[in-house]
Parts: sequence; C-alpha cells; structure tokens
Amino acid sequence: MARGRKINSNGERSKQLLLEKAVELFSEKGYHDTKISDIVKAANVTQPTFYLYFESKDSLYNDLNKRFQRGFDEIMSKHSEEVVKGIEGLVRMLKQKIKMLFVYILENPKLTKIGLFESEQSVVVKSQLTQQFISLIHLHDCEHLLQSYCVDINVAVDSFVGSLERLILTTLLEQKKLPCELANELIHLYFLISFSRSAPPL
Amino acid sequence: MARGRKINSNGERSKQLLLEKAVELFSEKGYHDTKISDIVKAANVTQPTFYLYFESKDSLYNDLNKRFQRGFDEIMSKHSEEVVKGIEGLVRMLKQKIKMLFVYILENPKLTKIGLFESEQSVVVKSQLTQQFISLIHLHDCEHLLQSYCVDINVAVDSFVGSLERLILTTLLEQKKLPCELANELIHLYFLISFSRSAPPL
Amino acid sequence: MARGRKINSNGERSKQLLLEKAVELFSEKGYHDTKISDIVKAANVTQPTFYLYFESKDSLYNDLNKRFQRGFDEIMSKHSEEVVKGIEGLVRMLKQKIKMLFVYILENPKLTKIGLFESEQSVVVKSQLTQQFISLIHLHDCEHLLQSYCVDINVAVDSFVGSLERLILTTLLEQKKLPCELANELIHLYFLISFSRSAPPL
Amino acid sequence: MARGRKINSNGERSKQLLLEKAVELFSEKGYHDTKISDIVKAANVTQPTFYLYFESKDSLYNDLNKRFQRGFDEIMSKHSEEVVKGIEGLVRMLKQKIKMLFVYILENPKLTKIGLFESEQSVVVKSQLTQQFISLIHLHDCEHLLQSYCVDINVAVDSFVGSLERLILTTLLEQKKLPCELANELIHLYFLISFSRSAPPL
DNA sequence: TATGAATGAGAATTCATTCAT
DNA sequence: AATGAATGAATTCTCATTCAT
Repeated sequence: MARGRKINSNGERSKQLLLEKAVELFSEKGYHDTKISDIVKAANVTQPTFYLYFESKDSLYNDLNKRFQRGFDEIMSKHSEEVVKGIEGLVRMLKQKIKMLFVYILENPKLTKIGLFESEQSVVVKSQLTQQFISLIHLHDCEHLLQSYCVDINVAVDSFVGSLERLILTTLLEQKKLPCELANELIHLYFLISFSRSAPPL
Repeated sequence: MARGRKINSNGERSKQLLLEKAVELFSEKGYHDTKISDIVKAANVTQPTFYLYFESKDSLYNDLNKRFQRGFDEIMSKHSEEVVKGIEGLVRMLKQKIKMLFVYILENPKLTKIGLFESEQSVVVKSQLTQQFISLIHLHDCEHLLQSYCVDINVAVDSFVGSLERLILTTLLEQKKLPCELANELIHLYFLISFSRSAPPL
Repeated sequence: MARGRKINSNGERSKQLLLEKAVELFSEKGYHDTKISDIVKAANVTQPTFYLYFESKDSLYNDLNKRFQRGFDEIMSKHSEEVVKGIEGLVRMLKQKIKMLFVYILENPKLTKIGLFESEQSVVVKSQLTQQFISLIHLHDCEHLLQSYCVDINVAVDSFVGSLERLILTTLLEQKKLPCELANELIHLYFLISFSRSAPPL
Repeated sequence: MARGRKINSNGERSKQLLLEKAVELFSEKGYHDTKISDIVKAANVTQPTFYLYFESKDSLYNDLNKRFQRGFDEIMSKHSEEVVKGIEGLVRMLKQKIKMLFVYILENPKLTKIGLFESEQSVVVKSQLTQQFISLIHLHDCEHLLQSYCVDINVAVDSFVGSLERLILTTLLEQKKLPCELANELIHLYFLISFSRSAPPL
C-alpha cells in the first residue's frame, strides 16, 4: 500500500491535531490509560508520525504540563496594578488574580485537568501557588491581621489553595458558576465575612 | 532457592507483609508505577505467592480502597452525641468528626494517600464527604445562616472539603500539626471568626 | 536484531507465514501444546508481530475452524444437480458430495485435522454433517428403504458419519487412496451391496 | 491451623476419591482444562495429597488410559468360544465381542471418554482395534468374501471401526440404545443385509 | 496420612518505540 | 511529511510441583 506523505497533509496541522487529541485523551483518561495508539488513532495518523513531532509520550506529557504552568505563572507572577498595602489591597489583588486564573482555566479546561489535577507536576504547581499567596500576603503587610485572628498563615493559605482547587474542579470546570461569580464567592467566604469588621476578636 | 515451604514460614505473616508493602508502594508510587514484582520483592516472596493471597493487582487495590473507606465512613456516619440544633451544635459535631478523621488518617497515612488522593475511588469518597457535610448542615438547621451571609451552601461546603483535603496532605500527613490542633484551626478559620458575632453583617 | 521494520519485509507475507505455521503446528500438536512462541519461532518473527495480525491465540484458532467449516458447508449445502428422488438419486448425490468433500480435505489436510478432529468445534461439525445426511435421505424419499431393511435411520447415518470420519483419517489423509476411489468404495460398502438387489430381504 | 492426618481419613479412600474425581473431570473437560487444583478441590483434599498417590498429572492420566485399555484388550483378545470358520462364525464372534465391549463401555463411560476419545493413547487403541478386526477376519477365513464383493478389507475394517466409535459416542454413551440392541443393529447394518444371501453379486 | 506455604518455569499479551521506504 | 512493518522489554497471571511440619 502507498506510503509517504498524504495528499493535503501538512506538518503543522498534524502536530496540532496530535496535540489536541493528546490533551483530550490525557485529561479524560489520565497518563497511563492513554496509549500512544489511542492518540494517533484519534488524530488519524500513524504511530511513527507521533514521533516526528514529539520525542516521547513522556516528553509530550511534560510539555503539556509546562504549557499549562506557563499560563498559570504568568497570571500569578505579574501584578498588573500597583500594590496597595493592607487588607483591601490584598483582597482586590487576590480577586483580580483569581478571576484571571478562572478565565484561563475555563479557556483551557482539559489542560487544567492534566496540569492541576492529574500530573505529578500538579503537586509542584500547587505548592508554588501556596508560596505565591504567602508572598502576596507579605507584600501587602497582612500577616499581622491573620495573627490577630489567631490564624496560622500556613494553615490559612493551604486551606485557601485547597478551596480553590476543589471549587475549580467541582464548580468552575463543571460550569456551575461563571469565573467572576465564583471568584467573588470564594473571596467573600474567606475575607469579607471576617475582615469586614473593624476590630479583631478579643 | 528451593521450592516448597520456607522454614518457619507462616501464611498470615506473608499476607500481612505483602499487604504492608503493597500499601507502602502504592502510596509512594501510585497504582501504575507499582508492579507486582516490586511488591513481592519488597516482601521477599515470589510472584505466585502474591496470587496465593490476592486475586489480582486490581482487586488488591480495590480492597485497600474499601478498607480505607470503611474507616472513613464509620467516622462520618455514626453520630456519637445527640444532635443539638444550631450553629454551636454544628460546630461541635464538625470539630469532633474532623478530629476523629484526622486521628484515623494519622493512624493510616499510607492508606489515606491511596484512598483519598490517588485512586479513582477517591473522587467518590470526596463527593460523598461533601454530601455528608451538607446533610450535617441541614441536620442542624444552619442553611439559613449561610444564606444570611450570602454564601452559597455548595460553594461553602466544596471549599471546606477542599481545605480539609489539602490540609490533610500538607499539614497533617506531614506531621506539622497534631490532629486536634489542626482541626481546631480549620474550624476556627471557617466558623469562629465569622459566626462568633451575634449578628450577620448588614 | 534491531527494532523496526525488517529489510524487504511485507505484511501480507508475514501474516501468511504465521497462518501457515499456525495451521501446521496446531494440526500436529493441538491447541494446548502449540505455544505462540512456537508459531512465531517457526515464522521467524517476534511475538508482538503475531498480535499485529491476530487478536489472540484463541481467536486465531477459531478463525481457522471457521475457515474449515466454510469450505465444508459450501460443499454440503449447495446441491449442484437437481434432485432425483429414489435410491439412485441419493447415491449419486452422496457420491458426488463425498468426492468433493474428499478433494477439499486433501487440499486442506492440516486445516481438516484441526477442524474435523481436534477442535471442540469438530463436535458440532460432525453433528451438523449427520443432520445433513438425514436431510438428504428425506429429500430423496429414502427413509422407507431403510425401514424395509429394519435399519434405524439414526444408527445408519451415525455409522456412515463415523466411517467417513475414520476413513478420512486413516486412508485419505494418509494418501492411501485417491478421493474418487475412496468415495466409491465407501458408497459401495454402504449401498451397492445391499441395494443392488431388487427386493428387500423377507 | 492444624496440619497432619485428618480424623477418619484413610489413604485408600483418598486415593479412590481422587481417582474418581480425576476420571470425572478429565472426561468432562479434557486433560488440559482439568487442573490438579480442580481435582483436589472436588476430592476435598489438598494438592500435596495428590502427589502422595500419583506421581504426576501426566502419569495419572496415563494410568487411566492403561486401565481403560486393559479392560478393552481383555475383551478383544480372549476368545471365549472356539472359532468356527466362515461368515457365520465371524458374525457370531463379532456380535459377541461388540456386545461385551458395549457393556464394558457402559460400565465405564467416563473412562471410555478419556481412553477412546480424548487421549493421545486413543489413537493407538483404535488402530489396535482395527488390527484385531482384521485378524478376526483372517481367523475366520473371510477375506475372500470381501474380495468377492470388491471391498478392500482395510477400508471395510476402518469403516467399521469408525462406525463403532461414532455409535458409541452418539448412541451408546447417550443411552439411546442398549448395548445388545445397538450391537445387533451395527452388525445387521454391516453383515446381515449383504451376506445373508447365498451368492455374491455378479 | 495430610497439609499450609511456597516456588520455578513459563504463558499470553501490551506498549512505547524504531527502521526502511 | 508520512507510513507499513516490526520489535525489546516488560507485565500480569497460571500451574504443576515440592518442602517443612
């Protein structure tokens, strides 16, 4: 049977297709239950074609994770506004970042499943996220507030990251709420109730 | 080594050993990266011995999950005290249950990794947990409180479950806090600050 | 040997080769004593190559049986001449069919060993054959003849099938007689002696 | 748990039980699909007990075959009456032998399945049987009769053995006819019709 | 006499990857 | 750029058999 380049074929298109199908399958079935044969079948190419564009299954998976992290990090690391010290500034920045995060995630739901929930890299992503939140608190000089409420900052931030993670999974990715809505509710839950009062509890 | 029974061998011990090593390896490396050959090597027996005590890799893994869930469910489903309606009752019961959960988890850290973080069953466990918390809120007639604070009960509970999950992973299993301590802090974070005041915010 | 495609390799040839060797080995040693490793060794390929062309050992064996049965059924079910009622018509048709059967078998001796003697399917093949002979007798209105000779039709047909089976094994496949010769002798044995007389015995 | 001799246990009984269950299972499922574990489970003993009484699976199977053959040979080789030359003598002896064979088979149906239909030994049994029939024909000086009817003695005898084999399987073992009945019908089919006349066909 | 415990040897099957075209 | 054909290296699981008690 005929071999060689398919009519109308185009390298970039094949690569793109493989990438899409890979993301889809990895996100649905996980790394181990997604076989290269599944991916190429879905992309309607043959196995060697896969190796034309990707070094290995592993390296593709890593690429996908890095790709997710790049978008993620961008949002978390660049502060688009100037920093206003104090709780209000923190809340505003958090709200903004989380909204951006949620938008990004909704734009890349499958990549998110991989990069935030399934891969081993996700562990790193989440602990980085934790660190970044801690940094933000320090940046806004808000440690003392937590202390005055007798809340361990690490516990608070871990809790927050956990909430974020779970709400992304159960509510955002399930499209039960809009990014903006959900971000507001999460922030409300953590900040507005408690910190809307003027004084700390005795 | 010669065939047949080993000197001083004992079936229960072998099974126990295999079980322990399996839990250890599964929790460290996950289902797919733990080979039966790894387990039996660690237990210092041969592969057929594995099949003497377990039906298959899969069924062993399922057993482990069920075993974890049994303990988990027991804590969550049996209310050892009578139900006192209202926020104080809810907080007390939650605190108690979470402490018990934490104790159970610290007693079975590896099983927890498998059953709460790695397996596909863990998805079910967590959504059941969510349902159970929702039931508890209803049981104590506290929905209205959340409403008065403009908090969606589903968001609140998902958030709580996420916090719980993450704190178990980062703090409890890492032995950074004692069960009692961590439970108090988590409850404090979610309830005491906000609900210790008499009136809802305007 | 290096991985990848062999020089001058050709899929159809490989599949054909595997098929041939499989038929050969199955027919010689039976299903259980023929290992996939034997087949691929004989075909000079590796085990995965086997699975490139066949689903499993079992399905290959079934295919082989079906293949045998297809040829067999074709001969037995299609009547190439019109039906002439009476003993002469029956004898002529039987003779013709048995000759065709014998020719088919001599063309596929190994497949026959599998499909008529070794497999579990062979049981079905033979009882179908029995039914087909019974149908032929009815079709030619010859039941009464057997009755007049005090012969139970089932016994007669079973006996005939048994003779057929054994002669195929000991004489046809051993190439001691030609198909035509053997068919004539078998028919002679069963019909000509007895039915060449005009009247039934008293 | 307690080991050692079971209360009320008795070596002969265990061996007998194993033997029975082995015959049963081998006859139903064949050699390969009958596992030692199946046999001992059915006999309610453990695997090592099997090896107390039998050398190996293989040797047990061979024993079973030999046991079948002993009974078979006894019937075929000992002529209980004196030999009367001629076709009548042959028919009488054949009838008698076949009846005895049938009785033996009905008394040992499972052993027969193994020894006459399933095992590799069965091939030998049947070709010996063929030889024995040929000897009987010679012994009664009946070759010329077959010749006068233009029947090849080998074909005739193979045919007869095939009929015998198939009728045993489909009719005798299925208990559709009594041994005596079936033997008469078979002999009738092969001899009485044709040879009951005084003269050979022209 | 009988058993609990164990294993050597191998079986089928899978999968990522590679080579020749 | 793409494919047909092939394989190395596992991996799970089975089964007859054996040893120590």
